[in-house]
Amino acid sequence: MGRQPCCDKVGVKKGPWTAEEDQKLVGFLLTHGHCCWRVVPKLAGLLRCGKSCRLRWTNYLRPDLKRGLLSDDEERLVIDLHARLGNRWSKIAAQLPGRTDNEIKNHWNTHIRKKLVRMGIDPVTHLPLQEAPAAAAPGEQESHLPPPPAPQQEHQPPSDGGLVLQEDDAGEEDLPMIQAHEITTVPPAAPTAPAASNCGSVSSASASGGSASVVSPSCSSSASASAVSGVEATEWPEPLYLFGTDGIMDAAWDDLFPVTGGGGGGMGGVDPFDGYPGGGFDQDDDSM
DNA sequence: AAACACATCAACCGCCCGTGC
DNA sequence: AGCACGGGCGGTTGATGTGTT
Repeated sequence: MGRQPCCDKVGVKKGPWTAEEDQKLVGFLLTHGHCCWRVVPKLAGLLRCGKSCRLRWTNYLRPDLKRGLLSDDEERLVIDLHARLGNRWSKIAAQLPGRTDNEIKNHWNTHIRKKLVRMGIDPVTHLPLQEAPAAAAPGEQESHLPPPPAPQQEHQPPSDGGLVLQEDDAGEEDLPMIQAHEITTVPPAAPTAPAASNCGSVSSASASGGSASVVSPSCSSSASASAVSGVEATEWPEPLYLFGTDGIMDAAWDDLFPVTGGGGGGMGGVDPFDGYPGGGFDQDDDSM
């Protein structure tokens, strides 16, 4: 359709974000919030698409994000939710405080999916592979949407803040989901709690996902008393300010981004500044 | 020690949905 | 009621790091 692109792509920078760009973006959002993403890059002095800014913020710069690999609990929760919701990553992410849809999607594609396949479980239908009718061609198999999850769209999470993952939730009866303990190698003692435990309720981003995986404000930063989206500039939790500071960076960063010893490739699980996409975030910004 | 292959993550693209005019 | 715009979502690709040969 003849829609205009989200931004005029002339002169728009693409590719990995630099620390400088991050700082500009964060600085701007701190001061002004984001009225509309389209103008954010202009006002912030960035040669980026507004969409790109939103993505960067949502997936990386948001102060309430957890970093590192998903815990067993989180992984289990993802599998469970995926069985119900299908590839509604934003919905799934809404149940995992501090996680983004992108992150979960990646984790699914790289870890969980393989794990399920190895176990003989179809990652799409969550059925045993041998029983899946069209299991012949893996590629095709995954191209068609799984029948089960689709109608569960309006399947709202419990409003009491707790996650009810057990079979008391409607919809499971026809979903021969694999058991959580079959997936994860380390069966937890108390499988009831949703992953990121210390985060109380998930102020799930309304039914439509809202501003991408809204998470409990109580996560990571105790000071983040307000939800991130639409928050007043002055109400940003302090970790955000780290972007402009040098000294306190290390200590607070540990708190903010508990590193879980990245399991290999990419930059995952590393200190975001050490493995900084822009080629290393030298806090002594003399290199810029 | 070097090269190759594999794994992982960040970012981009296009489409859809909701809202405002 | 219809149109346009902005935001959000899901899928896909590219870049980078790690492990193996």
